[in-house]
Amino acid sequence: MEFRIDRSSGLPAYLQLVRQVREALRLGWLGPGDRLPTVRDVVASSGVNANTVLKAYRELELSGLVEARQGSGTFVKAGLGSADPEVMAALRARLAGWVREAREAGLDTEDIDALVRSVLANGEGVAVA
Amino acid sequence: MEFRIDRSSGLPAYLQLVRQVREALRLGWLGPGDRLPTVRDVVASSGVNANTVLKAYRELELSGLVEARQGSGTFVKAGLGSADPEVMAALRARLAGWVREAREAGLDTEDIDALVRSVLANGEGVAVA
Amino acid sequence: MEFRIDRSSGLPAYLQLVRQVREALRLGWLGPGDRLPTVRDVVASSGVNANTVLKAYRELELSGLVEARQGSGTFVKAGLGSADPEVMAALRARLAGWVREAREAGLDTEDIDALVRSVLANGEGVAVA
Amino acid sequence: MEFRIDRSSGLPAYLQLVRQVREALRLGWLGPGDRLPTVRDVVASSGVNANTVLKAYRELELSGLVEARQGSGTFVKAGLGSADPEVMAALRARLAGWVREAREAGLDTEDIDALVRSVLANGEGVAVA
DNA sequence: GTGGTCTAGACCACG
DNA sequence: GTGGTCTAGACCACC
Repeated sequence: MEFRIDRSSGLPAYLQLVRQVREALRLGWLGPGDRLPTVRDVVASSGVNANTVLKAYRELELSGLVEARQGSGTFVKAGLGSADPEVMAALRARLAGWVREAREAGLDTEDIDALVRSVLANGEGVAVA
Repeated sequence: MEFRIDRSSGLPAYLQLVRQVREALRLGWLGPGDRLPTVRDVVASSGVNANTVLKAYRELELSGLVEARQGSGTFVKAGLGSADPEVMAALRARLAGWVREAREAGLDTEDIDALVRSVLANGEGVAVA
Repeated sequence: MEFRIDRSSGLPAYLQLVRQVREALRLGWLGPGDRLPTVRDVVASSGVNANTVLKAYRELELSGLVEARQGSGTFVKAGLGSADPEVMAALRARLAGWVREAREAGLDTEDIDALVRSVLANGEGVAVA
Repeated sequence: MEFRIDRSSGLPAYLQLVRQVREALRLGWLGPGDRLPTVRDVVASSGVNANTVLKAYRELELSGLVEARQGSGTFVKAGLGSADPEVMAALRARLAGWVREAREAGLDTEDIDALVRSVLANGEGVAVA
């Protein structure tokens, strides 16, 4: 697992890390027993400060998703995946098709993002946070 | 246009306002010449401080999207023009269908969000920001 | 770099700060990689409020000239590169000579300013802004 | 005399009007006895609100430069010109030559402006307000 | 100790 | 009544 920090997004770095771990769990890329990258690895690959990584891992531990084992690393305790991998793959493929069409219709990523958010916000015609 | 601020998202309130205006422009809900709600209206409807709204509006002005006219309001200057409304509507409908299926397969909103982000990030297997 | 705020000029303090940074870039006193004074330094040396400084620095950041790095300061990102320092020095010397003559002819600073502005406005006979 | 208002300069509109009248006096374009444009004319030609023009004229009257005569207009009372027109013309010509050179050396208007201001600020190496 | 966010409230410029 | 400026001060995120 590799982290990517977007300095200009306005979202605090430690929350971006937490979010990316949660997403990996959601998507089944990480599951119970897997080891997270060491703090040192994250520092090296993403450029954030070690304290920032520690804060993210601590937050994940507090929410019960991971477990730090002294001397051996941080491990995933619980999954967040809610669906069968095959179903996920099918949904993913169909979504990828939709994205391709949207792009062909001339929408750029920000357009697509806006559309997705507005649909998820439930057709109320108001985009959220 | 109505704003919604999510105090728990970690994203600064003024950035949420900026983002919502940009999304409205993307989706065609706002176009050149339209007037944004007055600062006072936003304060009344969303509960944020007036300066927070001013900061968001100023940021939009600096990026050339809107124009403040003293004494008369803040107006949209340029669109973030996406696509033909009909095409948008069709894409939206198909996306809504996909979301329905995903929900029926047991995915919750956070699952769907993670899936969308990972597809938009383009098959690289890393969710972003 | 030291800032000077003229409270009686009618120009908002934050715009004076922005302008002075831009001028320093124009004149080559600041270049890529240089660090701006910290917000606290500016507050101490110029007496303006910290938020006023932050607003100026943020405006510079939005226009792509500087970059704020949390915990370490605000740094110049791009130059507003003008000309070769030697050419600048020569032009400056000749201008200084002209100013001396103008003063000897009895013009005060406001006269000189008016004359410069009218010449820069390009023989149209109308001074601007 | 024609006024030009720059909405984006940050300087209040009424101060821009005051300044332009003062500059016209400095440069000898206006002299004692000349009539300023009527408020209505200024409104028509510059687009500002009538109250804004009135405020500017009132300010000029308070500083003793002009005089409002009920029913006939606003007239210049005192000059601000400090030098002989011929001397002014000579200085202006030499300055225009300098500006031409600066432009040929690749400086744009903002560069020139920065240089002029820094020289006027007296060689101290700090540009002012 | 760095920059950044937000609040509350006074006051100004403009229509 | 519109947007804009500035202040004072509390608190947060990050190094």
